Amino acid sequence: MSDKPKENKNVTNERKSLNFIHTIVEQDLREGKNSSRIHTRFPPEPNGYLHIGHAKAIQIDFGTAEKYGGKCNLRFDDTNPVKEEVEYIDSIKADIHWLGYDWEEREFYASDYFGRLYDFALDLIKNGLAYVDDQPSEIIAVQKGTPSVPGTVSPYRNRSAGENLDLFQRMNAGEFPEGSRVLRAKIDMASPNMHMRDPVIYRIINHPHHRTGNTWKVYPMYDFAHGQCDYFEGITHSLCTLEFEVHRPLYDWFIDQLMTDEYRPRQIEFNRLNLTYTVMSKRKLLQMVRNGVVKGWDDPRMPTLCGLKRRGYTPDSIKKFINSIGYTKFEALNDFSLLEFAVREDLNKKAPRVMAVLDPLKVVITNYPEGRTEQLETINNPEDPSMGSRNIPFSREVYIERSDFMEDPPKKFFRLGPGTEVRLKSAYIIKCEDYLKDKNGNIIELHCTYDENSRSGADTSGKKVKGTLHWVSVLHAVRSEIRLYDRLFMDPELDGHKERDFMEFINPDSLKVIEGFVEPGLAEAKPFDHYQFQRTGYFNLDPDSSREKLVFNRTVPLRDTWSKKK
RNA sequence: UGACCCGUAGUGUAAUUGGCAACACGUCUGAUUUUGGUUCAGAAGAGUCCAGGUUCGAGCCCUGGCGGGUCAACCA
Repeated sequence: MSDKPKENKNVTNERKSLNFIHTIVEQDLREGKNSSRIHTRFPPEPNGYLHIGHAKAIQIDFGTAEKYGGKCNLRFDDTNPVKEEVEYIDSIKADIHWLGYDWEEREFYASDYFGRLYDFALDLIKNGLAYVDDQPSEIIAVQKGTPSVPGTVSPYRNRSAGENLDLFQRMNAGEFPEGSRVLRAKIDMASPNMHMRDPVIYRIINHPHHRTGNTWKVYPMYDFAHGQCDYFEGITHSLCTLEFEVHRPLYDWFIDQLMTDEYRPRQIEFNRLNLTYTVMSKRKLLQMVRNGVVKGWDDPRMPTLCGLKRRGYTPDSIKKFINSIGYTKFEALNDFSLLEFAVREDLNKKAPRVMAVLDPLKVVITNYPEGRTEQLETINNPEDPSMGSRNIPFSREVYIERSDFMEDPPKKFFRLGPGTEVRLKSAYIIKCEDYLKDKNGNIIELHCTYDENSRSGADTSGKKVKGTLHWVSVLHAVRSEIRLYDRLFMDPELDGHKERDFMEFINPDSLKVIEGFVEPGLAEAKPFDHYQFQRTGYFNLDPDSSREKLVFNRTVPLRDTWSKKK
């Protein structure tokens, strides 16, 4: 026993580097801001499906709350009834749950606060901080100026509070047509920040809202809703992406008008997720769905969460990937291989190994008794002994991968060639004695002999072979559809081509459908079950599968150092 | 031409109060292996956008450039 001072665990923890957001959060915690509460929110607009970029936001929102013992609200940002629909709400909730996060009873909507927002607008008017503008949007746009030229003042800017109040209330009563009038905050038409040049905060929309029906004729703009909702909910840290950076002064301006005590929410912006060979904007994803480039939002080639799920990505792999790329203020372009690394790493631990032959070549083991079938034991996952083992049937004829035989193999080819020996995984060592070709010179069948003393686990042959092949018994094989996916686009940096449409870069071979053979046990697979098809890649069962036909998706191929050498 | 943000190996992130530029992916070796997977060992690759300044000492601070991004929806 030594009484030498041991390292303090907390100090060790502090040594870990934090991302800049958590650095700020910890600073705020130390300073006792907002009574040392941490409360975040994830604010999706219900107008589309969530993609992996949203997962990055979800992870910092829910993850920060989790890490610091706070809460995270789910708040649908539904301020525009024309663009938003109920149907998206359920899919968004399902995707967040799939990732493993929960908002408990705190499911909110910006529309929950329409009344308070309206009252706040009334207050601004009374305080001379908002006015009704009768000009059409084109004129208002012109008066806004440009980033380098200050704006000019609206002729309606100095209406009396009484007149503004009257007009705004009548706007909401439906007395005026859409587009005829807006409510603007009275801030500074000469501000270098365009968002401060008397931003529009309310517009007239004659469209039923999915939650409030026809109660309202005026709807708040994003800038007039978001920060205020944060305030109403007691949010402490409002995390969003970089493009909202210029909105922050406006966010703060409204909070300034709202504050009654020490509490105030703070907006912090981080970089959005960009991936090579991938488009992320809702608009472009929608275009691909509409044009039939993909089969739907959950097409396994899509970067949507439902697409990634169907492709075979796990929530853990996505979280791991997001953690590895971090949160900064630098607009980065992340290499797709990082995402692939993350799934492989996760699935390597979780996915049972199975036999599946994608491009079959028949092998007849000429000295194996006809009509005989053996059950051979094989391990389910060498990375995890607790996953146990199972039996697979072996017989006189098996399929192997066509690429595992070469008539004239190069020197370091460890597979089958005329006269060479190889082990069939979990079975016997076989030797290629002969091969048959069709008229066109294609190899159609191999004749091999096996060494009956070489059975796996009971090998007394003393032979050593370099190669081990996967196989499946012809008699017992289950024919399956296998969908091989490749990247959707052929260019790594799609946004780098300003003058060209992203659709020009679509990869015509992003989906290849083949028929292969899998071991019989796979008939029991359930949709979304993950497997490693030994030596070829990670696959999962697609929900298109039926009792009659199994359909597998290739999540990602195994790392392959051999093919690279060639 | 305006305001704001950002510039660290090929990619993405680190680097205590200024103190030998580190990690992951990728790439390349080699070992092990009944998956050419996994695992293990190792290598190459930046001198931190540029130029000044402060300092004993700067990736960190200051000034000026250069480069990239964002902002001119009654979208979010």
